[in-house]
Amino acid sequence: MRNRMKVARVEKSLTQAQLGKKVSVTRQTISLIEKGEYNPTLKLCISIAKALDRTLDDLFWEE
Amino acid sequence: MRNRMKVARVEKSLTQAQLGKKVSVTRQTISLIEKGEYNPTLKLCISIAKALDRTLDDLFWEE
DNA sequence: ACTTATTGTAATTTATATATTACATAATTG
DNA sequence: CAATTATGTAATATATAAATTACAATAAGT
Repeated sequence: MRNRMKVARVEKSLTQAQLGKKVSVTRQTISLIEKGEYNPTLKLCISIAKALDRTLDDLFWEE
Repeated sequence: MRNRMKVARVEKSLTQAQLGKKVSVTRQTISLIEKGEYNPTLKLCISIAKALDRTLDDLFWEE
């Protein structure tokens, strides 16, 4: 989960703060989700996926 | 989200209580997620998807 | 119709996701 | 190098996910 979200964000040339603003959370929240230290809610995951033009599976599904 | 999770659960012939037990939450939590009245965490969504042999996108992604 | 299993749902409590404030340390860029 | 910009992270506070208890209602079986 961690790396793919970060890669997708960087591919869109967004900083953590910019992505946070797009999905209405703080940059700290984005940082911790990327590092795998937060367990985000489904709604937030969906918002992030849409903001990065990816699906849930693209960013958060493994195996 | 709501209908697809319910359909997948019924296809596996599981009651809400049985699915809840598999993923370590109460049947009420399953019920409310199916009805779209809960905003579950990513980890729970992943557990549910695995328990139902589906992916996140199968159950929770729209559009 | 009666009984039991399954689901809906409300009220309250508990656990945890997220915000806030703050400071530190990379990383960029001039 | 100096100065921003971006990121990591800790402590505390707040919002909300999920548990618990309880009761109602519907479905399904006998």
